[in-house]
Amino acid sequence: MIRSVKGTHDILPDKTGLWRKIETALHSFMHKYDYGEIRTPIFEKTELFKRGVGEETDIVSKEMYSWTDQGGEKLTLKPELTAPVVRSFIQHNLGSQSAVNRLYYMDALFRRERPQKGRTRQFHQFGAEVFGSEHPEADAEIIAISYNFFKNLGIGNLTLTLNSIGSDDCRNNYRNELRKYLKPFSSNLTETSQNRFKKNPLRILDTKIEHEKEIIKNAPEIDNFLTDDDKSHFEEVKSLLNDLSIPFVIDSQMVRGLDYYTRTTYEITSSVLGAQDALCGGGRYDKLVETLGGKPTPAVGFAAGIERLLLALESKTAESGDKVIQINIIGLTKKVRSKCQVLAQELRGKGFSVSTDLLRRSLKSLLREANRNSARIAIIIGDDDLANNTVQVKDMGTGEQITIIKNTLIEHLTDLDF
RNA sequence: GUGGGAGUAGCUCAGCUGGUUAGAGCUCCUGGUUGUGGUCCAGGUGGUCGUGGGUUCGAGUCCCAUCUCUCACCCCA
Repeated sequence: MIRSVKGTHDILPDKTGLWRKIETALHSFMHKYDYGEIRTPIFEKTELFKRGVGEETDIVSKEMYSWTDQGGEKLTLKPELTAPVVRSFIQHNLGSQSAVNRLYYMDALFRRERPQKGRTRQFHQFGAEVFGSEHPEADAEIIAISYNFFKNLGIGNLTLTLNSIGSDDCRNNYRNELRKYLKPFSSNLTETSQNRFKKNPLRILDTKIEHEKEIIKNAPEIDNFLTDDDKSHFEEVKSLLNDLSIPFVIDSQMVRGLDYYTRTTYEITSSVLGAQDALCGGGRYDKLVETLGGKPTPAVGFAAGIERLLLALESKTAESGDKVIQINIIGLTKKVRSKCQVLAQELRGKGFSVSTDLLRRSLKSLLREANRNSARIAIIIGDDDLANNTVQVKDMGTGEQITIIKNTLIEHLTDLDF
């Protein structure tokens, strides 16, 4: 048997309804914030992610699905969405068409990680990006969008964790100070931390190893290195969030795994999720457009995992929102089979949801099925009906059955007001 | 990439220390008198016991390998 690839999943009809419900909610939610949808190709040049996300990140260094095509071009299935959106933003010169660009998306991503709860190799994210504003209002808008979306869906136990990692200058100074502090402990650090020490010491702050956490405790904190501008920016973001009644906690050691962030970074977690508890992550990336070859453009955005959202939703009672079949048409004899199909098509044309039999089964079986489908109405057609130009309309709730002249059927069904 | 747990019917699982034709419940299908569902009753479909080796007279059961699922590390959404 050929199975789906490890870490990928089929979404069957009993679940697709829930997916569509979330998709619909997202579209209408984002339009309220005046965001436009953007869709980028499922694969990009590998170079984009190396430059955009950072060559030293785990995502780029060991998780990408990359290959060389027949023309020798190095390509990669999207492992994240900000870099492609930025690429598109630059390519189409969106920045010169309007001062601010608000974009949102929903897409499939691919990372070759070991699957576990809340983590698959093909997964889906939605997110939003604002280009063109360096002001705290943009940060607050992005954070508010993600927080309010989860809140509106009724997801409980939300925690918004906030930090500012400062602008470039600030981070360079901090990086040096951090190295100075860590140097004496160097021999006590794990191998990965020693590598990070050289390439990106900030990531060591994120360690999960107990004895390293001890070392980190007394490490210099980034807040002390923020420039005055960084500080006032961060203060304004916090004050805006307070005004918007969005609760948050500050974690000055939260470091995000992608290299492009500057200033504001944040994460929204929910305790119902298990170890992979991040519903959403994001922040400001004022240098990325420039890094990828565009004009310097400040930007801020977030991305959220749909599978995780679904997990969080499942711990509540989630309903698919799909409509059930409302009418089952049952033909009793060979003579009326084609009539059933014709009638079904006619009723669907009038907006009804109709199911017919494909197995030439018995009346008993078909009523059983109508019952199982929660059909409101069964329409039964026999030879007599064919002769008299009538149909039998059975109400599956009450069991009552009446004979209706076929010409008046639609009127009758409409009056029932499903 | 590392570690723990698990793989028997579509689903949830049983199968004791290796011993005949591998079981249950649910689902699904068909019937319970000529054309009427939900409950009930009866019957039926469906399994190369994840896969490949090995030990043995004999393996779902023991050993090895491998794959997959799952949880955690890691990483992140």
